[in-house]
Amino acid sequence: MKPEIEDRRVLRTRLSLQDALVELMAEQGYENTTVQNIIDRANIGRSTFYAHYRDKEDLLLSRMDEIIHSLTPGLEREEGVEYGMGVDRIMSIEPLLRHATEEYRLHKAIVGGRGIDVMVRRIINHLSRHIQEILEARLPAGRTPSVPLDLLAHHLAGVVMTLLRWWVDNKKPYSPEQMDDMFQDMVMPGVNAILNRAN
Amino acid sequence: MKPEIEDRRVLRTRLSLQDALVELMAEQGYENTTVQNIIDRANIGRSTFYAHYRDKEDLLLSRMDEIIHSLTPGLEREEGVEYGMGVDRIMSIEPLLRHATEEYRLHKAIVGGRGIDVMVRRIINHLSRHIQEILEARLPAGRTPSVPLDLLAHHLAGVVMTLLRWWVDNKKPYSPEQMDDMFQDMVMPGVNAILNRAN
DNA sequence: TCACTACTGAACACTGTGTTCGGAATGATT
DNA sequence: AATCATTCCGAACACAGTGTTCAGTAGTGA
Repeated sequence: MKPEIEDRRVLRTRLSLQDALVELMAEQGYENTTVQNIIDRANIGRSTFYAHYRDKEDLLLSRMDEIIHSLTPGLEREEGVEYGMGVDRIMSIEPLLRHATEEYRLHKAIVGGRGIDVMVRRIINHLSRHIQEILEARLPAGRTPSVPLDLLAHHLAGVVMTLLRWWVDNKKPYSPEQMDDMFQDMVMPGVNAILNRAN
Repeated sequence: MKPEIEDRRVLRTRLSLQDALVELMAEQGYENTTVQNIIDRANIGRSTFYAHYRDKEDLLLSRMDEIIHSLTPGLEREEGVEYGMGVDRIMSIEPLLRHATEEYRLHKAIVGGRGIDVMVRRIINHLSRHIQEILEARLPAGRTPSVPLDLLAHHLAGVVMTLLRWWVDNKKPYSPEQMDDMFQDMVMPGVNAILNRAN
C-alpha cells in the first residue's frame, strides 16, 4: 500500500519539479531519470520533494493530464467538406503528427523506443473518450452498432497510438498528410460500415 | 554498455530458471519479481544466475520467443470457405483468445494491467511479420497498395494486441467468437479495400 | 517581534543489483 | 581409482537508488 499524500503543500520555487522532469525525460528518458536528477535540476531539497510527491511516478502523473492535453490537439474535423471525394473524414491524425514534429524529443521520450507505458495507456484512454463522443454524434439515433462504441473508440485510439509509435520509431518516413491518408484507408471503411449498417 | 554474455554455459539443474520466472510472473507480476525470488524458486545460486544471464530481462528475453510462439497460435485460416457470406476471413483472432482463456494468468501478467511492455512490443513484431506474409500472399502480383504492407501489417498486429489487452483488462466480456466477429467488422473492410484497390 | 509554514540537507536504514572468489560437486577420460 | 576440467555454490562485498527523519534555516504576514 502506497502512502497517500493528502493535501499537497504549495511549492514556492523557481523551476517547477514538473518542468525539470519534462526536461530530463527529453534528455535521458524517464527510466534513467532519478529523483536526485530531478531535485538537482529544480534546485530543491530531497525532503521537499518527498513532502510533495510520493515518488517519481506521482510527479509524472501530476503533470500527465496537462502534457496529454498539449500533445493531443483536436482530432475531430469541422465538417470534412474540404476533403471532397465523397469521403468525409470524421477524424484525422494530421494535427497530432504535426504537433509531434514540433515537440519531437518529448514525444520520442514518451512514445518512442521503450517509452513510458503508464503514460501511453493514459493517452489511449484520453483519446478513447474523445473519439467515443465523435462516434456517438455520428451514429444514427436509436441504432445499435455491431461493435459497441466504447470498444470501437478504444480500438481507434489504439490505432492512433500504434501509428504514432511506428512513425516516431521509424524516424518519420512519411509526412503527416500521407500518414493521415493511410490512416483513413486503413480504419475508416470499417468504421463507416459499422456506423451505417447499425440497426 | 551492457556486458555481453557470449557463449552461455550449459545449466544443469532441476527447474529451469525460465520456468521459475514464468511461474513467478503469473503469481506476482514481472516488475515485482526479484532475482532473489527467481533463484530461490529455481534452487540456484546467485552467482550461477549471473554466469548465465546478464539480468532479469535477459532471462525473460531468452524465453520470450518460446513463450510468444506458444501464445500466438496460427492467425491464418485455411481457405475461409467455411465462413461463407461472401466474406473470407484471411485472419482470425479467435484461436489467440481461446488460448488466452486457457493460460489466463500468464496472459494477464504479460498483457493486462501494467503488463510487460518489452514483451508486448516483441509480440507485436512477431505478429507483424506473420501478418505481412499473409498480406503479401493476398496482394495481386505486381500491384502497389496505397499503404505499404509492412505498415499495414504493423497496424493489424497493433489492433490484435489492443483487442487482447482490452479483452483481458475488461475480464473477457465477450466470447472469442464474438471478439473475432467484431475484429473482422472493424479492420477487414479497410484491409480488403487496400488489397483490392491496389494498382 | 512573534508565530507559522515551508524548505534544507545531512544522515540513515533499507532494498535490490551485480561481482568476486575460494571451495565443493559433478562427470568425463584415462 | 586418480585426475582434471567444468560448473555450481553462497557468503561477502561495493554500489546505486529509495524514502524517512530531524534539527536547523528562511520567508511571510500580523
